[in-house]
Amino acid sequence: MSAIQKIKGFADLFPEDARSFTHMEAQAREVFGRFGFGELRTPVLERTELFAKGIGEDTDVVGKEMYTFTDRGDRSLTLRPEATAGVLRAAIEAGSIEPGRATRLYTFGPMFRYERPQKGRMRQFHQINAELLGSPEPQADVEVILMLEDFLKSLGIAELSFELNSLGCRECRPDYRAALTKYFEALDHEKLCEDCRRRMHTNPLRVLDCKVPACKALVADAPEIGQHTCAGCRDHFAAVLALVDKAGLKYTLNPRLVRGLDYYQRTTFEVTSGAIGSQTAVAGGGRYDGLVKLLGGPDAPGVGFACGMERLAMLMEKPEAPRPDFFLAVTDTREGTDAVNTAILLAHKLRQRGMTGECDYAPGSMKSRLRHAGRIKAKKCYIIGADELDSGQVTVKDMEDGEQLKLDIAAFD
RNA sequence: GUGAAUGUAGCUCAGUUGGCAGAGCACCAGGUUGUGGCCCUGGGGGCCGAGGGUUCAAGCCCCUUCAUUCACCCCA
Repeated sequence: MSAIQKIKGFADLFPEDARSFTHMEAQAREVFGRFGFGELRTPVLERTELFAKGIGEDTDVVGKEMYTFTDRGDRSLTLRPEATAGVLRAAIEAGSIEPGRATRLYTFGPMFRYERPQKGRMRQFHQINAELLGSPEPQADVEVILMLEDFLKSLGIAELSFELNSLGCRECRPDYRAALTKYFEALDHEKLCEDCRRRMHTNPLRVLDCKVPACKALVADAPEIGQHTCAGCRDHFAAVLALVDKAGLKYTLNPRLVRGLDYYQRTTFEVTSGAIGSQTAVAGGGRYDGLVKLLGGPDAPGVGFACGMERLAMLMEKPEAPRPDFFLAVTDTREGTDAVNTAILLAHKLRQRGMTGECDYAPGSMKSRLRHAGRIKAKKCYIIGADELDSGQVTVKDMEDGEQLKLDIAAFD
């Protein structure tokens, strides 16, 4: 009862689990590197206004899920709930965004949202994030989507589905919003859930995304964005789909796909899995033209995505623990000998030769030491017992075929 | 923020109507006086989440509290 426990929604990752994360990071570096993306690391703490402006005041993330506090200098700070705003802030601050020229960045690390934890949802969770800034072309959208697909493939995850949609732009989305609100007002909106009755005015796009069955039913005949988008958005999305088709990516069009962050424009996409509890999204992203400017940068467009690492970890096969090259067993149980010292120094020599392995700090029986070597799957067991110590030798037993030989310890110097 | 379930050994979990605290795995030792994996035997380990109540007697019943998990919601 006295021991301090970790706080709710935060997790400790011991090697067995941490290996999955390390592997994902390595694959991300590999795959994203092939696409010319460079790694960016930004702080976990930012000024609150960055997220309020960037993500949108009306979103759930900003409205009720942020870890916000006032620091000793009376500044309002927030633990980042997502990565894009911070990446853009950094890129703008460094002056590295030029409209018309692609800037390719990826980042990964912990994000924080104050929600009730459940399967696939932690208060501290980790995302892998990629942003392509400066390019308005539909090819940029496609490259980002293909890069995401390649990355997920590299993790060996099957049974994922890609969903695509276009949300329109600043020009045409207001038309669609108006049409939606009109549609909801015209029908019996008493049947909508409480949230949706509010949302139909404040943010009618979100009603499309509601999971309440009654709402789903009412939404079924709602006007679709495709009928209201401007020519520019239509052409853009058509070009995206055509190229994605040519690339051979399998996807479904989901006209109801609405993302929870306000900054998305035009192309949006989500990758989902049915195998991670009631959460389904393992990755999501889209185009966010206008966001860079909104955050005080040049008028440059952007596309990007985020993957939830905990969710990917649930779908991935766990990487095996690496097998040690050796276990160095001390079986000389006589009092006052130099066996352990000799063993530690020998182990050190082996490691300097590039081998991995552990060494006993206390002598034990041959049986228990060998059993331990077997348990940790050491390739070889080096044994220093009374005989070896007296003759200046070490016994090396191959744990695979059981063969063993004696070597002079001095030969390792 | 709302709802439900669960807290017993390091881990996964049994525990009957209230009647001596259990198993498997892991760890240690022995069976084999210096040789692992399989098998057998033994051993160490527990404030039964915490606090209060009922009772001759509580892991079990009642109340409170804390924690965890799942779901709603939201999203990666």
